[in-house]
Amino acid sequence: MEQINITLPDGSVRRYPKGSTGLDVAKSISEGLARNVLGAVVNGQVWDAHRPIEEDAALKLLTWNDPEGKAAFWHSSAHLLAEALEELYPGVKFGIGPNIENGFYYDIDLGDKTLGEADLARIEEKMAELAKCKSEFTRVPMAKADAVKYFEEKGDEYKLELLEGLEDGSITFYKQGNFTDLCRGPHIPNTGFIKAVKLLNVAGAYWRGDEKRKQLTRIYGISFPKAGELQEYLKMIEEAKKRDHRKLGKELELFTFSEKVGMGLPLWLPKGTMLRERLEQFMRRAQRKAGYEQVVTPHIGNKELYITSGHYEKYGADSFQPIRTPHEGEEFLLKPMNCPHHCEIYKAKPRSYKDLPLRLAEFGTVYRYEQSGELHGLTRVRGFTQDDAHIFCRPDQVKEEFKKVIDLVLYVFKALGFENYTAQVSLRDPNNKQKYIGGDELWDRAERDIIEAADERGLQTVQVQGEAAFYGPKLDFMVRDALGRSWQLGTIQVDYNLPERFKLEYVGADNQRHRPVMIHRAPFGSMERFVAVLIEHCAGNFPLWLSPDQVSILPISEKYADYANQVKEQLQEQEITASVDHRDEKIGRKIRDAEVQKVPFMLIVGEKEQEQGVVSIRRHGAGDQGSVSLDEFVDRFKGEIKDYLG
RNA sequence: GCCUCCAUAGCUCAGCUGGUAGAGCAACUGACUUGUAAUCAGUAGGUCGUUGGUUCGAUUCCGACUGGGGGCUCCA
Repeated sequence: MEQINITLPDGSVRRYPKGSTGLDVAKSISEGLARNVLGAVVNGQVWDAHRPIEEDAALKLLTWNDPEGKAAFWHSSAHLLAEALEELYPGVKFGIGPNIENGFYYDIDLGDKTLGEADLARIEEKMAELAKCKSEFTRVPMAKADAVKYFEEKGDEYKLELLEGLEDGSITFYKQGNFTDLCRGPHIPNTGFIKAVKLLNVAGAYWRGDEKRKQLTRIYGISFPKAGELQEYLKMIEEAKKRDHRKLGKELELFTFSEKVGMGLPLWLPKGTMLRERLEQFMRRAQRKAGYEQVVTPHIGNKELYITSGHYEKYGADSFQPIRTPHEGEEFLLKPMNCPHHCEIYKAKPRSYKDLPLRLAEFGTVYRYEQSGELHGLTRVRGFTQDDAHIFCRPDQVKEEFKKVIDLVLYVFKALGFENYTAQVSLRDPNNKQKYIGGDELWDRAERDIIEAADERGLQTVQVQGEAAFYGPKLDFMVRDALGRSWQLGTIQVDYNLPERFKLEYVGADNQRHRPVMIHRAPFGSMERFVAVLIEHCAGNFPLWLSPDQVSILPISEKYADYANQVKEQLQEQEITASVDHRDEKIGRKIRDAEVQKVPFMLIVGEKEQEQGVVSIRRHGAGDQGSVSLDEFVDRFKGEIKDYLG
């Protein structure tokens, strides 16, 4: 029989009969490996482990530990879900059913039928039952005409629409048990690998992501090759939920919402406000050092301002509507952006090239209409405060300024311990240039400046085309929340549009008028979203310099209340936020409550402390730290925060 | 905005198949005067999100609305 050479990842070459599969190779290595093989990479392409290899090839076997292995596993789980659905709901039509980052989903059309929790449980059971059949996933190449015929007979218009976009000759079906699906593959060898399935939720999803088209039912699920792994996963989700900023925000009394005030309009409670002010203080200090000047502008602006900026045309209809004055009939908009106001500040007097860069910063509160279904805790709201600034500079200064902003963003992230962020360079879509304002030359230069600036700062970036704002390219910093959802925090954007629209000018060394470039930047993004992500990041255990409550003074009994009050006053003089727990409770109880409230320092004062004029320090999460004089405590405290607040 | 699920005391939740509601914590009062993660006892607190309907009777069943969760679409 004809033999082929298979090269394994370690470089070794083995000979196998022509038509051997990845699975055959695995078996020849070890039975254990064969039991765990989910797919194979053949000459760089991901294949089914059980697809015959007809010629010499480089082969890598995929298991659960490989991302491609997981992908195939979850994709196959989606097919298993579809098989179960077809048995339980004959006539169901299928959209798409891909694997996703954590699990898989399938979009289906059930006609008028809706699915509830009980249905999901039933479907899960059916999937488990079908998995036990160990049905093999069989790959069947199909002529387009036959494929069309198949789905016409089945009456599945969604699959027919998908087929329209496919070329004859490249179409394959996959079958397992009684279920056949249009699919590129690859798949795991058989359904028996899927030992644990959990259907997580149902959701509506527009067909092809188009709001105007029919909404299908999407079933999300996750599956594992071992039952224990599913349990672990579910436990992890539970743990993550404990960090949810909406839960912690309530427990730690940071913020709240009120129906009366309105959805998406956060109310900052005293403790949340304290946290937010400390963040602002930190940012103000960093910006002062970086040459920014602070400004303040009103919450509303004349409609004309936004007509000039172009925001009215682009967002006016889908935004909060203008406020009209009763007599003059003037129209004002809640400001959705601070930049138009800052442009007017720029224009307040003639600017020389020597004045640039001009860096105007403002903690500016803006209001944007967001669709009701989009609102989410503090991460997506209708009124929020940006740590905004606009840098007006000469074109030759863009790159340097950009680098300085990157430094600022990285400094902020480092100070707050954000290590797992991604930096995304958002470029314009080269095939759709008319969507953007500004000439090729400006864009090319700006995009090059951003990429080089990021490179020179050693930033790992991903470049995404078509993600730029219409007025310029940008660099966005994204961070994940407790549940793995990705949010954009910091952003740096180059803008050629507004200087043009507002006719901003400076006089150059040549005594000619020139147009400056604007850089919009917000290291936090918005205070609201940043606080949300920060809460989840540190699970509510804020670093000392940010913590709303810094010190809780706990008298052993009411006999030491006076001494406790003295301590509090002395700390307050040092601008340390302290409170005394005067409740008639035992010390154990006071400690517990302070621990639960995540107060960084507890100072316990009783007879011994009063006599010796000291305090007993207990650190949150770290227990008893011994007694020291109040002066020494203040020194230690200040030493710990001095790098952040000034 | 769309799909779907949910809505009981300040908070976390119980209340089987319809007969106008309960627990723990918090709050308040009193006793205890306390040494490193919950002292004990008592009191008060809810037209069961709002609003229609079915019913002799609705917290419970159905509809609408409001708000929230999950997702889709959107995000200057």
